[in-house]
Amino acid sequence: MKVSKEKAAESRERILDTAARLFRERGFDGIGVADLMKSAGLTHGGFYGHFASKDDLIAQVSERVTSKSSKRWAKAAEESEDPLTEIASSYLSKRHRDDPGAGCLLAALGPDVARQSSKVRSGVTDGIRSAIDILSTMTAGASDAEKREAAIATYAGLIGAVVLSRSVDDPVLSEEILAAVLASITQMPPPKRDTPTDVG
Amino acid sequence: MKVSKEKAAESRERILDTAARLFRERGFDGIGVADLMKSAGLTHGGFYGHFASKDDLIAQVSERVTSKSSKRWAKAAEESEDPLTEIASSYLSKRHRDDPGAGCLLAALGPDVARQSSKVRSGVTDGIRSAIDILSTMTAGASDAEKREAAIATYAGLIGAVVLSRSVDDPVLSEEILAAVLASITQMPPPKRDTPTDVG
DNA sequence: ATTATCTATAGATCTATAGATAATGC
DNA sequence: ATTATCTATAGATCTATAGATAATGC
Repeated sequence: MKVSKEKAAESRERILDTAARLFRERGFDGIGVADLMKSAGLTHGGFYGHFASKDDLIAQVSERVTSKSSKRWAKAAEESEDPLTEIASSYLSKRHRDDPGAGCLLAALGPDVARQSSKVRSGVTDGIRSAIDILSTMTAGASDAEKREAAIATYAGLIGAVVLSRSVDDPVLSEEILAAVLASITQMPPPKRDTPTDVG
Repeated sequence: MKVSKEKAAESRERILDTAARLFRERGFDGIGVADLMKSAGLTHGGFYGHFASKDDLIAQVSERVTSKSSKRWAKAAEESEDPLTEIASSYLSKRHRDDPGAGCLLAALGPDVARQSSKVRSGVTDGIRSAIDILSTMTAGASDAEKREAAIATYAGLIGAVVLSRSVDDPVLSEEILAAVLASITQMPPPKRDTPTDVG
């Protein structure tokens, strides 16, 4: 029951998208190859024509998800008036908290990533580097080094907030956590517009 | 091959301690009951005399680990001159990063906790509440509400920093993340608001 | 002829339980 | 007699592979 080259490529994309959602929802160990393929509308055995192993899939999914996140942030950096507030508001929204399957890989799978193969972690590291670089253009600081430091602290706060808000049982506390971290990020002093482009 | 009541209680403690370490190192799904019992020096079947199920063990371990963390922080709050710096320095140390088996449950298993039964999450929620309360006594702010807000942001930053530092492949970036968040916490100024609490 | 997908299965795991064993503690 | 621990196993899973099938694309 062969399909066209084009349809095969679509199958591969569908496997990646399905895995991206299910891994984030259930954890890398929470979904098996057979169930994953079933969710993608394919049969178990077909998987190994597209990917060398489950680890290979995990690596490709991780790279793809982090890369997509970086691109969205980069777009906000270019287009938004206040990109940091926009990014933080979106990241710390109930919508993001309640839909890990479509959200940040690190908030959904951070500690699991740390336990994966170096192939997986290397791709994620690139994504983290990009995220820090993008955030560095939005954070306040007297120097590039201070801006970068603030960007890292902001990034860590975002991830920790969503991890915490998803762990707690109490919806009131959960929302308080999101709101508190959003406030702490948006109340950071705005960039000093007196000394941005120092022309010699 | 029965042992004394006392020895049985010791076995139970050993199972809990072993599980606390192995769960944090490998994830809740990363260690099975049989291997866990072997690590504790017991046989597979004996497990179910001590715990109703693996989920029961996960709940008890989670409660125990978060409770111990809170007590350590509470002790620092009472005894240390600068408890926030002490806690943050310890939490953001390479030692903590490199030994998840002995560290913070949320940094090691946060997203996994969010996927566990409500029994597990309820115990963890108590621990998170305690941690926030303790940190609130150390953070700066014009009011209790502001102190609490800063405490939550600090807590999120700690967790996010360790998750990030464990995920990245590059030791230089990993240490930069820990150092940046430590700096942001210890240098954190009291939040300055345009609209101070208006007293009537 | 090639190959994307299918069915079927091997070989490891996993949680949980049943029943045997042997030392404690009445 | 009670019970903490043991051995052995049931019944589900899991990843990965082998070989069959059937549509594509030369």
